[in-house]
Amino acid sequence: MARKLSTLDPQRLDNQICFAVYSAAHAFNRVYKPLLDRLGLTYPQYLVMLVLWERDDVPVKDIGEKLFLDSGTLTPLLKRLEAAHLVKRTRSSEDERQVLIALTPQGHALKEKARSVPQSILAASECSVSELVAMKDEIVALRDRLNAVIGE
Amino acid sequence: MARKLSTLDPQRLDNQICFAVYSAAHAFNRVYKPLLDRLGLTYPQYLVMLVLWERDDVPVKDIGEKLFLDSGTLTPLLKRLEAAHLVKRTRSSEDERQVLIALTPQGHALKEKARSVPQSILAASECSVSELVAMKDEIVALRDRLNAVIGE
DNA sequence: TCACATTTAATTGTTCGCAATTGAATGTGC
DNA sequence: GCACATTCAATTGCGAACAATTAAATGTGA
Repeated sequence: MARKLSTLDPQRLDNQICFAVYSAAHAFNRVYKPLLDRLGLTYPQYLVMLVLWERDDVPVKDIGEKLFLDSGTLTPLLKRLEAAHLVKRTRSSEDERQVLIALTPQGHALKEKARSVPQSILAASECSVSELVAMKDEIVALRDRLNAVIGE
Repeated sequence: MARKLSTLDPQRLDNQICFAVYSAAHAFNRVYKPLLDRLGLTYPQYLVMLVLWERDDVPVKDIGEKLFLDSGTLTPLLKRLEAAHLVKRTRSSEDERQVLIALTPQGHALKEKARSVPQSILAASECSVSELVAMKDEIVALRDRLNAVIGE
């Protein structure tokens, strides 16, 4: 009976989905680390490169909206990517408030080197693609509901 | 057809479960923030308090194993909790290498004030308890598989 | 006993992540 | 056209997160 109560106690760490998500994010990060080290990227930098590989020459704000990050995070990160010669930052001539982020040739070339990353992650997760897709969709739906609550 | 290809492209941001987990963790953090501000805690500090509310007077290492965090993260965090008079750090007399973390009366008392936090999160997630429990179990299983790969 | 490895926490340095503020550029309402 | 608000990036300050190293305490084998 005491056991049953404790498994239902919402204040117990093991019962909290949020801790599951938090600790899973760290676990993913640790799996990615050796793969991304070879590319000279951190995980958030890799996310920015994924955005840019999809579409280039975009303002900082667009990147922030896709990744849910603000300029306080992105400005220094993008400066590091620029220092690594992967992107170029230029003020937009139409709207001088915006800084446009464009890939350099090296930045474009890195996409090929990064091609094997997702399948390495898939292998590490020891899960079928369809299971992962289902989980991903559930987590995204939860995330979007949470973000909707924040936006109120 | 082009659409179908892009929904299967593993190099696309939207197709990556890791980004789903990463961004969901941040969304949770933003929901927790106003709730925890009232308690004077950050989310990682709240996790440490959850551990201590379950069992008190434990070495730093035990906390680290439960939260998957190392001393580089925990030492300064615990010093901040000590500065806030929520915990006390004392060297173990049996094993002088260990630092034992104990709750102060204020630390114990905070548990009552924190009691409403989980249900606020539940409300924000707009999800049934059973759905959340199922998701949590899936995510924990994935996390544990990832951590097993790292340990090799 | 004594050399040696292991365990544990602390420290240092780098990178995120975000709140709050600043300052410049742009848009608006009158 | 001009005061005013809004938008956008940059900056500052603080708190994680982790790799790598250090130093002290403990355990182990010969």
